[in-house]
Amino acid sequence: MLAPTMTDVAKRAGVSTMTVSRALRDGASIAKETRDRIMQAVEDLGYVLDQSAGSLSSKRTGFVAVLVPSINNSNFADTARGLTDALQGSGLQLLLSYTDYSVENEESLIESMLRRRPEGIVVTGGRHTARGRKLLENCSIPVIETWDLPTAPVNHVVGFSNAEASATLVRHLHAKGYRRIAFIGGTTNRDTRGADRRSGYEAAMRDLGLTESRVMSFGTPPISMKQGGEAIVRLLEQWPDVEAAICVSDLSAFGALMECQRRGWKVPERIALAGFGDFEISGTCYPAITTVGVHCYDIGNSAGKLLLRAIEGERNRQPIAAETIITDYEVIAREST
Amino acid sequence: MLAPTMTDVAKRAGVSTMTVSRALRDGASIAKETRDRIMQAVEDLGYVLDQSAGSLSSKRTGFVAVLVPSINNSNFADTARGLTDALQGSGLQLLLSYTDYSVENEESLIESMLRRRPEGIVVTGGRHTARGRKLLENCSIPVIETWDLPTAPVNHVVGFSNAEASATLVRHLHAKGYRRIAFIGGTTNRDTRGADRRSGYEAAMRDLGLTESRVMSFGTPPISMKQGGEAIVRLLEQWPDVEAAICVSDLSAFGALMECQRRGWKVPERIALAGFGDFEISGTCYPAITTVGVHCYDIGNSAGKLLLRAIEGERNRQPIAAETIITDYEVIAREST
DNA sequence: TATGCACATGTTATCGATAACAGCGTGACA
DNA sequence: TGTCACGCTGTTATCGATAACATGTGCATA
Repeated sequence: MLAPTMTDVAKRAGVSTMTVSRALRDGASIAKETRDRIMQAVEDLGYVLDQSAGSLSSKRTGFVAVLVPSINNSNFADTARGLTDALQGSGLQLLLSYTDYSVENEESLIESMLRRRPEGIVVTGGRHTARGRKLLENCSIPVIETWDLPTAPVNHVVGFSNAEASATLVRHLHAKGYRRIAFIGGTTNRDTRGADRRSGYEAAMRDLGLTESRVMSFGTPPISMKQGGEAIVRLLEQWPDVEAAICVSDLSAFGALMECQRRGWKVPERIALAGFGDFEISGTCYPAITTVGVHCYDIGNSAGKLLLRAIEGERNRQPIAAETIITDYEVIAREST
Repeated sequence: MLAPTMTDVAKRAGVSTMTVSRALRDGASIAKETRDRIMQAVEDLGYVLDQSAGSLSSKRTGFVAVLVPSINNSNFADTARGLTDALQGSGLQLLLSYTDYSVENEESLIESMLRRRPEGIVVTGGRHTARGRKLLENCSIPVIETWDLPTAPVNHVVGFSNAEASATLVRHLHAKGYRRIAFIGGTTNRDTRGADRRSGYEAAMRDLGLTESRVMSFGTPPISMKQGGEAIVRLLEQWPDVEAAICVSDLSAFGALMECQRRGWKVPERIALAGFGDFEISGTCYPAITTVGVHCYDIGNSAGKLLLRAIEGERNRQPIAAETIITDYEVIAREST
């Protein structure tokens, strides 16, 4: 017994499929009586609309593709949530996947997403493979790059400068009197935002005349809590005089903090710690961790709203111009510094 | 300029669309020379296959629908990852969404997922609205309920008994000498797994002859770290003689732990704390939190593998019988108890 | 009474691919 | 030399819906 089609519903209700189609979408002019009869038939048959078929003829799939580096323990889950909320009620559905911080994965995901003919696509960051970028440029749907400020955006952008945010944190620590400030991050540049934060740290240190930068690279990005703990130990072995450490994310900062507690190193007296991202954990833990709040949810939410306008523009054949929305961030000073 | 179609590619390569279609999927018999020519045309035009169209005629969408309560800070992100990994290379794509712990949301999500004609669907838990359940029963694709052991499963199951796992934790604490054991959870039964853990706690307490159960309900599920902190304070106000507290999840246990540290209450001396779920945080924090490891990733991974078999069965018109895979869990004793 | 418009519904063509079958050339084998 | 099988490619029908246009009815207005 095959799943019922619109034709089955139409027969049962004694109307044409077109009328059924109209009844199942709102806004169409249809007699209440007819609609009720159709709805009854739908109910009786347990009919569920086939959108693949619908979108083929209407050329509207109702999909929005979203690529994030990771959905586990990360700010990106918040961004995804912000996006979902923004798209709520628009009839658009998220096609969400994660790249594991790899642009090669991203490339193949972009392609498999585009096969579904989404009406818009949101990616994380401005770095892509050559082919990935080409796919984005040629796909003729609105593209939003998030979480970064690419120098040559494909189309729209919703993000902030990770380097500048990181530099701001350095200046904050400097203002508080810290001088020997270190940076803890992953070993590679896979996580481009992590790399940007490191370079922002280095630039700010130079600008402040603090010539000796101390970068502890440890673990494959995204570095975990545990790796943060191991990194802080190595850091203090290598540079025992360090006064403060900035971690590439709150998770590693938290791992470092816990390791310090375990070893009886007082934070911030022995060493001050700061993170990045304002995860829930850094406000809850004791001592609470100084961090940079980057409004992950808002990045997603703004991207979602922008996408809605952009898609609306495409549908009306009045495409909107490329926009760059720079989102806010701020240092949140807490007990760990 | 519209996106190129297969016809465009076919013309450029001087073949029929059918040949192009064959070239773009593997396994079909096609001359290498022809395939190369087609691939060149694909490259030149920047053609991307339209899968919506393809799945309409092949009746294979390549979608797998997945519904989880939440993807933020939760075990479910790990389950989703396990699923993705299991489906890697199968050509199946995840259609992931979250219900926010609401069966009403779940119902409407099930419907919007089914509109995309997925080849399988994975849901969390065994509780659904009447209509949600009906949709699952009638959709004629493999269904997997996860994270629970429903008494009347719709179809396949991959999960464990949250009540039994919770009871095991109670017995573990009892064996360690704790008697006045409390439970901290959310205020409602929205989170059915949370509710199961509570009832498992209550049953185990009764069985052990510990008649006075102390349940602190606080906050809307899923309760946050912060709420865990507030709950522990209330708990000790109401029952100052409590020796140990089981929290509905590691996140609330962590919040409780940090609040205790902030107030100078020693853990486990003043009060022992245990969580549920074995989040990364509970192994990292200091003192590390005793918890129940529930192998979230494996739940997803097993579900994915089962789904592959089930979908294969459907495609070959040899549906497999309903299976129930019971996943493992174990108490992980750490410093907090 | 004629005109016209709004509303409700039906008809036809089409979206872009794939299934199923057909055709054709080539080589192996009896 | 005839037959058959196989490898490769084309033709036709179709998947299940929706767009665009056509039709028919009723009612208001001149």
